[in-house]
Formats: sequence, structure tokens, C-alpha cells
Amino acid sequence: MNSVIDRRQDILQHASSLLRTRGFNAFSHRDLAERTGVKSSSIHYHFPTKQDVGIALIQQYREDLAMTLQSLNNLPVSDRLACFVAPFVESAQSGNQWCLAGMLASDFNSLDELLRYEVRRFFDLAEHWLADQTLALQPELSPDDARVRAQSAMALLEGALLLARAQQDAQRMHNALTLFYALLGASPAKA
Amino acid sequence: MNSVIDRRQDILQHASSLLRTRGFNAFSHRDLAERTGVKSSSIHYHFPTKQDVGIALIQQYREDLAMTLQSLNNLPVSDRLACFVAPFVESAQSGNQWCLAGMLASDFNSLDELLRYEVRRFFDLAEHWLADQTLALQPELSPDDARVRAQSAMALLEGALLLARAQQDAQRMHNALTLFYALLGASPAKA
DNA sequence: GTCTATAAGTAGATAGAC
DNA sequence: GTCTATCTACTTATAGAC
Repeated sequence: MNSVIDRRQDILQHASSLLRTRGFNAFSHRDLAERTGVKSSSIHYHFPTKQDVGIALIQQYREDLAMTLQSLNNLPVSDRLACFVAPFVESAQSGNQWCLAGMLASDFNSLDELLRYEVRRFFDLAEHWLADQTLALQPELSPDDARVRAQSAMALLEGALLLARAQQDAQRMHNALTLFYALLGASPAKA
Repeated sequence: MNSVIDRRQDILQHASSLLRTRGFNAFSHRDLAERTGVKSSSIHYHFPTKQDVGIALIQQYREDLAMTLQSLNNLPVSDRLACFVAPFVESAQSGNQWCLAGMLASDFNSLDELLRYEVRRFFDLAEHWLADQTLALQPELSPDDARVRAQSAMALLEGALLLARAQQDAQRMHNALTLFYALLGASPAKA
């Protein structure tokens, strides 16, 4: 039993922070080694390549989201949406981290195919779930319209957090959320 | 007189393409040298540091936008907006480049302060202009409301292009534009 | 699992000849 | 202005001892 219960998880935690702060091509094994307190060769033991780190990060990000979304089934739809957007609000307030999937999407053309696939998978999950919530709130919409609204809503969240960070203005995220809720048909249940 | 009229401009052209495709930390002087056909030391002659390349790119991007916007004064507002979004539509269709300013915003925390300042300046220009157009279309809005709508509209454009590229789905940009126009109060003058 | 040691390649950048 | 040559530092990654 180590002082760190799970070193692999510890590495991923720091890698997530570095990725969301700087981007995939702006942190190194050295950065990870310094923060975790192990040597870079030990990082390679847990994750043979840097792409493996990225893949583990986005897979865990998607699995965490999937579990969270499943746990929301018993809540009203507007409460579910509030839980969905909560991490975006927190990031906007903390001020220097973007969404993990958004950051990988921005680095898309420098990623290996498997990593690209996992990024697409994350957004597929988020957008399909958002489309389902939209249909629940606005049953009069066609499934296609609900999907289109969900995709624009997701784009709005990513863009708002990107610009809130650059402009150091968390209010932008709150303003975007008003539009986000309106687009999906939720009453202004602002957090 | 060289075969290349303006080498500095030639370097910036290739740098813009590399930046918008891969991101600021995913291209090197070597990449630039290969594409321009000069040695990397010559790149350094024109731009002493890589940050200088970034600064020249975003400054030119902003100046080009400022000139374009000024040239639109005699057009109906909906036509001005169509010109504003045209580069986003083109990027979505070409499929592998993001917005230059959006990419630098994603790399924000790995940039020097002067480069960060120029990124903020670009978005200030774009958003102020969009707010002005919104007020022209919807005079009943308060300046604050117009500003909020303009900021969300800009976030939507950036996010939509980001996800259109990752999902290889140019239709997302067109769908986002419908919302973009509605938000600013323009009739559905879709391109 | 973690370490030391090391590798081959790349990064941004500079000196000085032409 | 562009070149060759070079530099230091950093990158990802591996071999092998403990």
C-alpha cells in the first residue's frame, strides 16, 4: 500500500489539469513527473506513450459523464441540465481551464486516430443526451430539430468557456447559459 | 525583386495555415522552413521569436477584420453579417482549420502576455461590432443586452466551427448560423 | 513499480560567412 | 536576406538495475 492509493489515477489527475490548462502539445512527461513526484520513466510504465495518457483521460471523462447522466434519471429535466452545465460554470469561475474534450478538439489535427475517435465519442454522448432532454422538454419538436438544437447548445458551451477564459469574464458563461436553457426549452432555472 | 514578392508575408501565410490546422504548440520553425523553402534561420531573420510570428498573425487577422468591417458600412445589416460569418462557413467546409483567434484562445495559457493581449483585442473588436449590428437590428434592446447577445453569438461561432471540424460535419455551422441570426435579430438571410 | 542512465530526435534560437 | 553550422535545452521513449 502506497501513500498514493493509485498512482495511475494520480498521474491522470495532474495530466487532466495540465491538458485543460495548456493543451495537449504544451505539457510534457517532465511536467507530469514533477507534479506527481515520480520520474518520467515511471510515467512511461503506466502509460507507454503520451497518446495513451490522452486516451485514458478522454475515456475516463466520457465514462464519468455517462455515469453522472445515468444518476440524473429521477430528477426533473431542468435539474439534469443544471448538473450537466455545472462543470462548465465551475471552470469559468476558476478561470484558467477549458473543457477537456474541447481542448482535445482544438488539438484534433495533432492527435492519433484512436484519440480522435474518443473525442468524437465524447461529443456524441453529450449531444445525444442533450437532444433527449430537448425532446422531453419540447415534445412538439422533431428529433432532427432537437438534435440540431443540442449540437448548437454544446457548441455554445464550449465557445463560451473558451472566451470566458481568454477574457477572464465568468459572466459570459452565465449569459450563455440563459441562451442554452432557452434553446433546449427549459424554464430559466438558472443556478 | 524576388520570385516571392514578400517573403515575410509568405511566411505568415504558411504560419496561419499551420496554426489554424494544428495549434500554436504543434508547429515549428522547421515546418515553416519546409513550406516556405527557406532555412529556419531565415525565419528568425523575419521573426526573431515564435511569439513574434503569433503576434504578427493575430494583428494582421484583426486589421483585416477591421478593414472588412469598415467596407461593409453601405450594406444592409443582414448582408454585413453574412460577410462576417463567411470565413467560418468556408473553414467548416474545408474541414480542417479552426479560426485563428479561436486557436490562440485555446492555447491562451501557453502564450506570452503581449500575444494574449492581442487575442483579447481581436475578440473585443468582433464582439463590439456584433453588438452594434444587434442594436441596429433591434433598437429596443439595451446596449447591455446587445453586448450579451453579441458575446454569445461569437462563442457560438467558435464552438460550432470547433465541433464541425472534429465531427467532420459542416452542416453544424449552417445550423449554428440560424441561431446566430435569430440571436442578433436578423431575418433568416441564410447564405 | 520505481529508479538511474541514456538514447535519438526536435525545439527555439544564434553566430558569422556570403 | 539567406545561408551553413552550431548551440542548449527539451521531447518522447527505452534498457536494465534494484
